[in-house]
Amino acid sequence: MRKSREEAAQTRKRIVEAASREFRNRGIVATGINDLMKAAGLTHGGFYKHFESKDQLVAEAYAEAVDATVGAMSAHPTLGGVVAAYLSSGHRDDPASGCPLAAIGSELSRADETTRAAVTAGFERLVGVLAGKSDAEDARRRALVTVSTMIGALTLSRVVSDPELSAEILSEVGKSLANG
Amino acid sequence: MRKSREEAAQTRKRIVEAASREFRNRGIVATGINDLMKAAGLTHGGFYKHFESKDQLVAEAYAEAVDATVGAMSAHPTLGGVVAAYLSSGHRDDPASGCPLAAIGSELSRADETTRAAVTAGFERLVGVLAGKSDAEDARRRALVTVSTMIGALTLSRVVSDPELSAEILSEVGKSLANG
DNA sequence: TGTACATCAGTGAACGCGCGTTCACTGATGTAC
DNA sequence: TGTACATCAGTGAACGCGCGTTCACTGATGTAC
Repeated sequence: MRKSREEAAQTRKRIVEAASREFRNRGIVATGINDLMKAAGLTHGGFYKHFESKDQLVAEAYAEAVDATVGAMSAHPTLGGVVAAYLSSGHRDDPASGCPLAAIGSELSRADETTRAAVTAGFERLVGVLAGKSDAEDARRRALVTVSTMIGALTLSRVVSDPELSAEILSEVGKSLANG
Repeated sequence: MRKSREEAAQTRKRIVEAASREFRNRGIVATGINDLMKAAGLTHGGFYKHFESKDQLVAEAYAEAVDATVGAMSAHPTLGGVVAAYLSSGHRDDPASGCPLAAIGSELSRADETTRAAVTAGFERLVGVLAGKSDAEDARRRALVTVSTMIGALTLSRVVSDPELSAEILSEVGKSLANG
């Protein structure tokens, strides 16, 4: 049954990626080891050959998610482009591959110290990307506000059950950030 | 063992209040019936004499929390006062008695339909309070942005592990909302 | 107003279930000679 | 290069535990006469 080093590394990566998606989709506490090992095409028993604990995986899965988010943001040349993509219905309807701060924000505040350190670093990177796209003197402050507003608006657009209100939040906040 | 109608009503209220605090403190999924019945000074078995399910309690507990939040917001005469109170370190450090959208926002998007309807109604009330404190033509749009920004910033201030960064988020976003 | 009976709030044991984690086992891979 | 042995990725059963929910029971409260 033993796999080659290369295969094992790929397996580990597959688990982290599956976890990253599952946590954003269903929440951290609500996602079991069994769920995500199944999502990675394995049985649950092998989990501890790759990770010491669920907490360790949470930290790595968060880091994976934030890498993708930072990459997607950086790909847009303008700040307006970043905002439009972030506050899109596509992003809203696909939390599994979107920003982890919006998908599991309130759960992350109860995560262990290692994860919260990863969250802090990831947040700073998001702020850095946005500040880098601004010409303003107080670029960092503006970036802090923009990130807060985008994360809040996306979270709210997912939480309300009225589709029109959800669309209104995205479009009105998007317009406001584009003009501000 | 039977209690009077009045006592029973008080007990029910005590359970809702305890749940409201516990859910905001520890998260919905992570809080068990046993935990919150203990917090209300009871044993777990009696829970179903008052509620049909945990889901039903979640909806009621959310409504209780949003009532308190709307009340606290309304008490401030100016929009600046609301923002300052919302983005305070006191609010950040006491999620149990604070805004439920910031404390359990990402979990609420996975709640059942009844709860999400309560969330939607509560959100509209918050927006209404803020819009009512503005003189601007586009008061509703501004309120949508302000609510999104406040909820995002408070969530982020709780999620980062660096205390200085947390304080920076609150103060910089607070300043920006006061001037905008 | 007093008495007899029905109601039901609250208790604590028990239900099946899924959780995170451990473990004996398998057999292909990696290593030493 | 070939062979013998150690390693270890992955499986599936099992661990103790706490979950949401149910239930028989208790005894004070509420109701009917």
